[in-house]
Amino acid sequence: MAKKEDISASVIKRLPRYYRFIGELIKQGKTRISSADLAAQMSLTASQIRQDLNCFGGFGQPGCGYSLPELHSEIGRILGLDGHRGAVLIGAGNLGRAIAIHMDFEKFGMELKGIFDCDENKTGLTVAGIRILPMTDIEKFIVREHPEIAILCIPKESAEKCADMLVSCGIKAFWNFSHYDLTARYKDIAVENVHLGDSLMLLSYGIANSGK
Amino acid sequence: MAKKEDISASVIKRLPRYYRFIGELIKQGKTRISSADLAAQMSLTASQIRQDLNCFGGFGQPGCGYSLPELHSEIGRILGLDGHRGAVLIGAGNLGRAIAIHMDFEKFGMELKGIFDCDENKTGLTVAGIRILPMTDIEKFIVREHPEIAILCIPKESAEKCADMLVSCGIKAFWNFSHYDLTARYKDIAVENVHLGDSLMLLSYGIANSGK
DNA sequence: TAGATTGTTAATCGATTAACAATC
DNA sequence: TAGATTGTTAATCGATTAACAATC
Repeated sequence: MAKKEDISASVIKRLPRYYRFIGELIKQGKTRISSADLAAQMSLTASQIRQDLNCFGGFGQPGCGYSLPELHSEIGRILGLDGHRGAVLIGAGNLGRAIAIHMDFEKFGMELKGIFDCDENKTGLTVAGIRILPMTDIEKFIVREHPEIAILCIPKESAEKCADMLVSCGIKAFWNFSHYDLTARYKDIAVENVHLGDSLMLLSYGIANSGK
Repeated sequence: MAKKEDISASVIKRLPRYYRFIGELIKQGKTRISSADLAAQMSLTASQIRQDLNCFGGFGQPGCGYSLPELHSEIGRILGLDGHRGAVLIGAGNLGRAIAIHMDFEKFGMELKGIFDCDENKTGLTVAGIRILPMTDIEKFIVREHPEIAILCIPKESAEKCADMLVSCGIKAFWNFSHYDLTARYKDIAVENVHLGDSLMLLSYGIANSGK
């Protein structure tokens, strides 16, 4: 089960979808699947699936396919979902509160430990069972709880300054919902920019070009 | 300014990001930019930018770069943002309400026309200036207002049935936040699946493999 | 064993980068 | 004109698909 040194970005980006589909099949009580069956369900080619899965060590069995639980836990491990990482949410507006309530962080090996907002009217309120704290408390909080992840649900204008401060406190990763493009601003800091607007533009394109 | 017949999916997926960056530069008062400058700002190569922009007709000027307003409106046009499309939101839970309030639909040539929820305790409440209606009213509403887009913020379990019903009413596009994978379920229906969990898994991978 | 399906190599395809003549 | 920068072709690179021997 020797892993390849580095898996290409195209493969990595497909892993979450594999993980979801395989999890679903397990829920349905399935225990094994062939690359051909999985390909049909996911609208991929069997060849691609075999190539992808082989990037992290062959554990299919010629003649009888892949073990779903084995695949699931292995992909989860590669994605780092077996860890235990603390997260803080910055910005308790509509989007921030929705994220706090809606996401099942535990499923991803994470725990939302604190919610912060600079609006004093919000501090003290409780969201997802967590009391909103004032931004002035954040440095102290990070030093004490050392969360690795900051979820940015703040306006573009304050994102840059806020992110710099968080990095200096020791934050290692950003899940960035602000419209400020953090890509490649820091070294050794993981960033996922979520641009819901981009997704909506692609939908718009899809409508404008449907039937072509 | 002759457009190529079909622009490749890789190029299309970059358009929203171009659109955002160019919009930002215009806000800063810039009117022209060279492919080299834009490449530096967006962490791309100048060559790729020239290739991409040429897919929809060359309007750069050798010697003095591209006109930003021209680029912006042209990319917007290609993405279909110059249209006027109606949208309905299905599911007024935390996520649905956050989307309704947070997204500036007008910026994308869209208008949120109705919000629906099957929970009777919610009907009558107002979100983003729109009264929540009961799901039983939706068919009537779609026939009257003919929105093209349905935003699905409902649980996985009800997504399949709900989507089928909406398609039969005439909905042409789904912005799908449910965890049900709508990809390739319908013909001639545009779908954008938003899986926030996938993004969080990629962040997790990024942390687990930072410094590699 | 025979059938099924993998792991893996080779072939194809497409996307990105480099180079440079054309042109403002 | 000379300098800058495009549009576009050619070269490279990487990703996907096809094929098939290995193997359960």
